Amino acid sequence: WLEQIRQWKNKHPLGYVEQLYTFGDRGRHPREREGGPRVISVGYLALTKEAQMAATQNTAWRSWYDYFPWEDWRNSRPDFIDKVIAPLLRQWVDKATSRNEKRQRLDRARLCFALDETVWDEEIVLERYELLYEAGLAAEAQREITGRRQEQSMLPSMGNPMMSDHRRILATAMGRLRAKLKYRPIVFDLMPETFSLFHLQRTIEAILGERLHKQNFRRLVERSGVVESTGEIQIQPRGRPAALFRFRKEVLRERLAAGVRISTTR
Amino acid sequence: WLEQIRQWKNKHPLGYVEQLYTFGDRGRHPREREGGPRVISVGYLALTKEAQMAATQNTAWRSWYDYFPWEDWRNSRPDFIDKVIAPLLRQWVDKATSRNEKRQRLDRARLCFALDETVWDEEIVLERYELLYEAGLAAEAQREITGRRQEQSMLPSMGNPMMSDHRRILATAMGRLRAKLKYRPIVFDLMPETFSLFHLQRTIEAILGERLHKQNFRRLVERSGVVESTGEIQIQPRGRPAALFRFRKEVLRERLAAGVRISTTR
DNA sequence: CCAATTTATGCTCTAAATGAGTATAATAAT
DNA sequence: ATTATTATACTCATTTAGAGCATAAATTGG
Repeated sequence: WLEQIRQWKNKHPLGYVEQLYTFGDRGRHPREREGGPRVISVGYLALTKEAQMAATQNTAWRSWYDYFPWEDWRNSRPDFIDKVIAPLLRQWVDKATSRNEKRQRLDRARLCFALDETVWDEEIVLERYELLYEAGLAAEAQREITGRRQEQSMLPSMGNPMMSDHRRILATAMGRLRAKLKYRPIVFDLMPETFSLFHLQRTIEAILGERLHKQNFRRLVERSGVVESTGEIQIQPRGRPAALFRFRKEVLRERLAAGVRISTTR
Repeated sequence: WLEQIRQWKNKHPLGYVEQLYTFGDRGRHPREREGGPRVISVGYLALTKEAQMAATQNTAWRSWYDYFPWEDWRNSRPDFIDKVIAPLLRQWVDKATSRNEKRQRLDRARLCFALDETVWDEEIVLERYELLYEAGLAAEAQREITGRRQEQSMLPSMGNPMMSDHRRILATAMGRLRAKLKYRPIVFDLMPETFSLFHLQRTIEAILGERLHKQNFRRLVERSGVVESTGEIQIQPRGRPAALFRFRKEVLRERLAAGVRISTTR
């Protein structure tokens, strides 16, 4: 088992690492609910370059949007939000007992999921998950209530569930990464040595879950000086070839802030 | 003892609370160094309104600049940096063994303390403290090396030391608060119900350790809609009376980002 | 009452950044 | 050659940021 971890580490050397959060809620771990000791987990967020392939045994690469389908706005506002989430949340709002609680629930729902013209804030991943959880819509919350592991819910699936509170942990990580991206040059720990600007853009879009304005993106990235041209070009399956760039490691010495505050497209 | 905590809590109801960091370095606690168990501390940051006065027994209000004098740029760039810190850091840079290490040390010193024309970044409080610590300049580091508690150092004092790694914890909190201030309306948890815009400015300046441009500050705060006029005015010891404002609590419902990104004066 | 001082508040001006396009260039496929 | 597709250059209007000037409303000392 230790051997597996070693293999993993060799295949995926870590880039950026930061402590994420310490999860210590009473009763968060199944063992504790069965009378075991309290479990405290200190979560870390680490980035590694795209895998060449093949995860090790018992592991697999997954898109985080499998777990949070509502977070992916790259193609458009997800139907899922208006078709599935919004109606269920409105039910939950109506179930509130006091007038005040009702208003608060409505406010939260609107802010979190950009209902009624509110703008989407891609950073509040955790708040959104917690809202669904509180509303009893996450499978994990169902499990907690019924106590049964494989309880078949009447509700439509709200993304793949995870063990224990792991989805909450993932949500924390996503939010943190989306925020950090904007003021520290950490995307490059996810990129190969050289890349086209468009590749960089696609990576950032994958993280943010939103499309960016291509021309403005180039302008900002080039002007900011975080990358430099390698002089090479990349031949593409079609279209004009793209110039290749590399991360200017000197920026780590020169300044501290150097993220990607970029305009999205609508 | 519990009674004391209760009293404290009654006197100082908490506003904003967030988990800060989990400190778990091996050997961070004196007890452990004496053979005790490993100690892990989960730090929280909480804000409370300015105390009417009088701390409870065994406690006292302290300016955090007592512990980090170099962080206070409100009057001007602190002499302390150029007179005391810079020379010592340059010694430390020269003590590096390899050419590469030397360059890295120099880069860090310059970035952290804004040496040679570099700009001051008020958010990297922790990086600065850690630099001093690594350079052996913090009293806590001396203590660790010599093992003696009250070792009289030959070095000039680098701010008040604290028990164990508590100063590191404080540095973490300061950095976090300074950063958070800019995108969440948390200052108001430090303010009384009503206040003048100048009072608000002074509070923010105290946190950031920098002076702000008064007119631009007002423009931004008023335009942002996080405050509303109470209609009252405040008579001052001298000068024109100031209009009083209160925090518009509705902003918590309306949007999530609402901080103070403000221009400083030079 | 007046002038000087002090603080609050209103307003202007310039430079830079942002958001949204349009236009052109370079490649492969047809 | 034409079309499709992607990369890259450039433009323009609007907003924001940074700095400063001007005026207003109070106090204080003559």
